[in-house]
Amino acid sequence: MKTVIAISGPTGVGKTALAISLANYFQTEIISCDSRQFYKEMSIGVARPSVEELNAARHHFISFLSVEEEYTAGMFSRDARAKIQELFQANEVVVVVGGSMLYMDALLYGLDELPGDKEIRNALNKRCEEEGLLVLVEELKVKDLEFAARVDLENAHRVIRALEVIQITGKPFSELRTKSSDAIDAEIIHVFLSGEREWVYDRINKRVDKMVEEGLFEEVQGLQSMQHLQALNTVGYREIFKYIEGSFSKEEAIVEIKKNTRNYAKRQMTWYRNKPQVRQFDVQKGDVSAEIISLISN
RNA sequence: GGUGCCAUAGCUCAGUUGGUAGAGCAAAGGACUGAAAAUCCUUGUGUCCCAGGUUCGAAUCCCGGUGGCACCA
Repeated sequence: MKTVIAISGPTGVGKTALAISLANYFQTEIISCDSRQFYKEMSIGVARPSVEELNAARHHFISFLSVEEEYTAGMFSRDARAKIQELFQANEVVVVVGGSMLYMDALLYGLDELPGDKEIRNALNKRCEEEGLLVLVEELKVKDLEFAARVDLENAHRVIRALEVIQITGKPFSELRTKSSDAIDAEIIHVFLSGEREWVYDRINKRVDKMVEEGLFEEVQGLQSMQHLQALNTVGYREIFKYIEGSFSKEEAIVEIKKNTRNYAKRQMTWYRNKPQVRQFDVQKGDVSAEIISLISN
C-alpha cells in the first residue's frame, strides 16, 4: 500500500523544512496544500518557500494560479489526487504539506459531490445585503429544516452555500451531505505540528517583521488594483491595503498582521485538536522527522 | 517650588445623587463539506494607586502620600 504523509500545523512552525527533509529521505515529491501559496502574485506575504527550498525537493501546487482565477477546495482535491496517483507510479510515499485545513481534509478524506454556481451565489449575496440574512434563514428553514437546525444561522456564508446547492439541485442540502465520499486511496499518516502557544506566537511575530524587511509592503502595493479579489482578502494583504487607503499607519498595519496571523494559527490548532486520525507532535521536543520515519518503517 | 487635572481589567476608557464595578480592543474556548489565511459563535478577566478619615455602607466625599501630565514660576 502506498503512503501519504500529511503535515499540518499552525503557520510558522516549520512545516516546509520537515516536508523537504521527508521528501528527500523517501526520494519523493511534495504536494503543497496552502490556499494562498497557489497564487503566483503572492510570495512574501504567504511565506512561499524560498528558491533554495523549492530546489531541494520537487513541489507541486505552488504559484500555479493567478489571483484572478477561481479555485476551490473541491478543485484542489481532484487535481491533487490526480497528481498523487501520478506520483505513485514511481514512488511509494508522497508528502503533503500545508496549513489550509479545509483543503487538506478535502484532499485526504474527501468531499461530497456538490455543485456550485457563482452566479447563483452572487444573487444570494445580493439578496442577503438587500433583504437581510434573516429572510434567507427563513427560506432555508422552509427548504431544509434539518440543515437549518445544524448550521450556524448567523454565518451568512454557510446559509448562502446551502441555499445555493438547494437551488441548483432542487434537493435539500442535508440530503446531499452524506459523507459518502472516500478518503484518498493510500495509507494516511497525518501529523499536526505544534509547540507551546507562546513559542508559536513569538515565531509568528518575528516572521512578520522579516516579511516586512523583505518587502511585503512593496509586494502588496503592486497588487492594489486587484484588492477586491478573494485571494487577496487575506492576512498580510488586507491590512496593508488599509494602510494604503489611509485607515492604518504602517506600524498599526504591522501590529494587525501579527495579531491576525496569531488568530489564524489559533484557528488551525482548534481545527485539529481532538481529531483521532491526526497525530500531534510537539516540535520543541525531539526530532519529528525521525519519529515519522520510524512510524512508516514499522 | 506653586496651581490644576488624572490614576479603575493586559490596553484605551466609562462609572449618574455614596449601595464593593462595565464597554471596546486584546486574550481564551468553540464551529467549520467548493469564499476557508475566508466566515461565524461563546466567555471571563479587578488590592478601583497607597494610607487614614467621615459614613450602616466609599471607586465615588475629606485629608495626607506616591506617580504621571499641563500650566505658572
